[in-house]
Amino acid sequence: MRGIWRRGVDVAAFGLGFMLVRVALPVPLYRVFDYRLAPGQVAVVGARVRVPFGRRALVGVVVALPEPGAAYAAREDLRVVSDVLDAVPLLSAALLRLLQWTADYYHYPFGEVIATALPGLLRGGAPALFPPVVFFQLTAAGLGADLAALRRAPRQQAVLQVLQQVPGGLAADDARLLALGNWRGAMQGLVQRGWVVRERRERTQDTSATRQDASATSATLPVLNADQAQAVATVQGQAGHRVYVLEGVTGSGKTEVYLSLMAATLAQERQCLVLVPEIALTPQLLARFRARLPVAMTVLHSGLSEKVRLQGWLAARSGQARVIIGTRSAVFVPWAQPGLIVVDEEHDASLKQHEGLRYHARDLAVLRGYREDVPVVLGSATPSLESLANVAKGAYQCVRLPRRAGGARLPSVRVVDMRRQWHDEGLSVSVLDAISAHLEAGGQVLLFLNRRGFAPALVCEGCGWSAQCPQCDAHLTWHQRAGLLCCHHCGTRSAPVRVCPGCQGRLRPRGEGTQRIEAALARHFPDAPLVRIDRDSTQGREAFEQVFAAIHAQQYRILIGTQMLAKGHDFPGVSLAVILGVDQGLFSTDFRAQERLAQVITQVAGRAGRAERPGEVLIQTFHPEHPFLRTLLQSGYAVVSQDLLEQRRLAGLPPFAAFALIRAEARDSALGEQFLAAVRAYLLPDAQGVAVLGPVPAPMQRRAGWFRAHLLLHAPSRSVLQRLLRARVCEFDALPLARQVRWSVDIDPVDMG
DNA sequence: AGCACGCCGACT
DNA sequence: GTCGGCGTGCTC
Repeated sequence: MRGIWRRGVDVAAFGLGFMLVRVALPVPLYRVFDYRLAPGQVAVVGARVRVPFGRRALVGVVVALPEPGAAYAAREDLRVVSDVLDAVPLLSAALLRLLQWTADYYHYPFGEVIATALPGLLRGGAPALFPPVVFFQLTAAGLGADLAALRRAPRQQAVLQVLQQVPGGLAADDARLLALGNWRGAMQGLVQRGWVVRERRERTQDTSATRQDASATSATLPVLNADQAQAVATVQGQAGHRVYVLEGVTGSGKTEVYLSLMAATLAQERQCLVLVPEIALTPQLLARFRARLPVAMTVLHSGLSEKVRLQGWLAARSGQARVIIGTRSAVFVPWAQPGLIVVDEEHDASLKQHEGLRYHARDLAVLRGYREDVPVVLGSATPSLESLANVAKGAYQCVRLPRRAGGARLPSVRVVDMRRQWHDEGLSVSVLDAISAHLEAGGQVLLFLNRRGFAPALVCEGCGWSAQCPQCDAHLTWHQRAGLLCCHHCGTRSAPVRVCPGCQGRLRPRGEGTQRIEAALARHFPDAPLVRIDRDSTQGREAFEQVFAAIHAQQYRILIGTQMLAKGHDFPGVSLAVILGVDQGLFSTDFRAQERLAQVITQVAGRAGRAERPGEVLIQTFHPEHPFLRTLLQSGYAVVSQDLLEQRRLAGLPPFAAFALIRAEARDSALGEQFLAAVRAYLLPDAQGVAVLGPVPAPMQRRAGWFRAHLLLHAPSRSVLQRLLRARVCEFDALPLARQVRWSVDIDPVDMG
C-alpha cells in the first residue's frame, strides 16, 4: 500500500487505485454514496467532489473515507470521482458534524443539508476562491498627473485624487470608490486619458464584504450602565460554553452588551457570529457595530448576490471577517476562530425555517456553541417560552436588563374598550383623541396592525356572499390602492368584483387593514404627514432604509404598519404607540397565539417614548376584561410568560413536550390524509409513549390549489419522539401514495398551520 | 429530485 | 401504425 496519509486518516490518496470516498450528494435520499478515487487523485474529508450519479454529474462533499478492507473485492463496481474540487476541506470536521446532527434531528437528507449550508456558487462547483475583481490602477502618467488640470472635470478629479492615495490600485467595489457615488463615467474618462488602467485581478482576500470602516480606527468601548456592566461581567465570568438569555426591556441597551462582549472576544483573536431574524435588521446592526468595532465584518443573508455571498462566506471561513452578521442560514457558516454567538430577537419565529430543511437557527446556534465551546447569548425583550423554560431548568442562565438606559421611563399602557364608544373605520374616539394630543405636543405616533391591505374581506350587503380565493380556503383581501383583490396565502390577484354575483347586491369591505387605517387617519389628520410601512408599501431594501431615515428626520408624524414596523427598529420621536387588532390573538386556537401576542404587544409598546419623553401605549380591544390582557398590562411580560409556561406545563404542551408535525399535500383532496393514515399505521406499532394524532385536514385545508393534511406526534420528550422517528422517516418514501403527495416532517413546529 | 424504462389512448 | 401520458425503479 502506497497511500499518502496526512493528518491521520483524513486524507485519501491513490495507492493501488483503491482509495474510497464516502460522498453526501444533494439528492432527497437518506444515504451517502461511495466512490473510488482515480490514480493520482487526492481527497480530504470536507472537500467537494464532482461525481457521476446515474446519468448526470453532481457536486457532493466527502464526508468520510471508508476503509476498503476485506470488503473491497465486492466494491470494484464503484464509480470513479470525476474531479476533486477542493485540495483542503471546504467544511471542517466540526461543521460536518453539526450538519450531520442537523440532518439526523430534522430528518432531512444529509446531502441536502450540506447543500443548504453552502453558497450557491460552491454548490454548483465553483472554486472556493474570492471571485476576481476589476481593479483600477494609475499609470505612470496618471501618477504624475496634476489634479489642477482636471478643474473642469470635478468627478475625474475626485476619482484621480482617491487613486493617487492608493498606489496599489483600487477594486471596483472598494468603499473609497463607492463613496464617490457615480464614479464609473469619470473613471472611463481617466482610462481614455491614459492615466488609469483597468484590469481583472485574482485576490486572496476580500476587499468588499469584510471592508472595515475607516472611521472606526480604534475600538470605542461602550460606557456601560450598572445593569449592562453586570450582564457583561456575568457572561465574561465564565469560560467556554454556556447559554445566556439576555432579557432586556426595549431601550435597555442590549446592543451595548453585545458590543462589549464582542470587543472582548475580538481582543482574544476570536470571531463573533451574530444572528438576526430578518434581513431588514442587518444594515442598522452592521452600522452600529462598524461605528464601534475597528474590524472587518461581513453580512450574510439571502438578499445578496451569489458573488457577494460567496465572498462573505469565504471571508468568514478564512477568519478575515471578524464579525459575521447574518440571518438564520448563517448559523451554518464556517469560521476559523470560534468566539461568540449572539442570537438577537431570539423569540422571533422567523428564526425557524418553514420549508425544506425546517431548522431553528436559535436551537442550532445553541448546539453549535456547545460543540465549539463558545458562549451563546440569546437576546430579547420578550424571551421565548422555550428559552425561559431552559432558564427555569437551570440549563440556560438569565441575565436581565430591567431598566431603560439613560433613565427613560417605561411607557404607561392603557386598554381602550371598543364596546363603550363610537369608532370610525376601526379607530376609537379615545385613540383619535390621543393621537391628536400627541401630535399637538410634537410627538410622533405609531399604529400597529398586523394586517395588510384595505380590508380582509369584501362582503355582499344583501346576501352575505364574500369574495373567496379560487385556490385557497380563504377570503380575498381588498387592496384599495392597487384596486385588486389579493389572496395573502397564495399571492393570487384578481380584478375587483363590482356587485355580488349572486344577488347583485352592493359589496362592502369588512374589517380593517393598514390601508383602511391609513385612509381614516388621513381624513382625521389631514395636516399630519403619514407613512404606511408594510410589504405592499415598502418594497426593496433601499425603500426601507429611505423611509426609516425620513421617519428619523421627523418628516412623518404618523406611522402605520405591520410587524415590519415592530421588529427591532428604534423610533426615538415616537411618543404614542397604538396597537390594533389584538382580539383574534386572544381567541386563537393556536397554542402559541398568546405567547406571540404578549411578545408583539410588549415589543410595539417598547417603541414608545424612548428618550426623556414618557411614552403612552393604547391597546384597542373589544375584550378589555380578558385575563390575559389584564395580567400583561398589570404585571408585564415577565409575569405573563411565567403564567403561560405554567399553562403549557399543565396542558402538556411544548416546551414540556415534544411535537413533530408530519404534513402532506396533494392536488386531490383525499390523498394527503390517506398517505398520512399509512404513515400512522407504519408508526403506531412502535409508538409507545408517543401520541399519534390525526390525520386531520390542516386549519386551512386548501391552499394554492393543494389540499393539506397533518399528522401530529406528541411525545413527553424529544428523545422519545426521536426514538420513534429515527430510522423510520427515511422509509416514508416507500409507503403507498408517497409519490403522489408532497410530504414533510416538521420537528418542533412553530407554525401549526 | 432527475432520469430512464414501460405499458395504454388520440394523432400525422 | 407512432407520440406521449405518468406509474415505478434506481442512482455508489
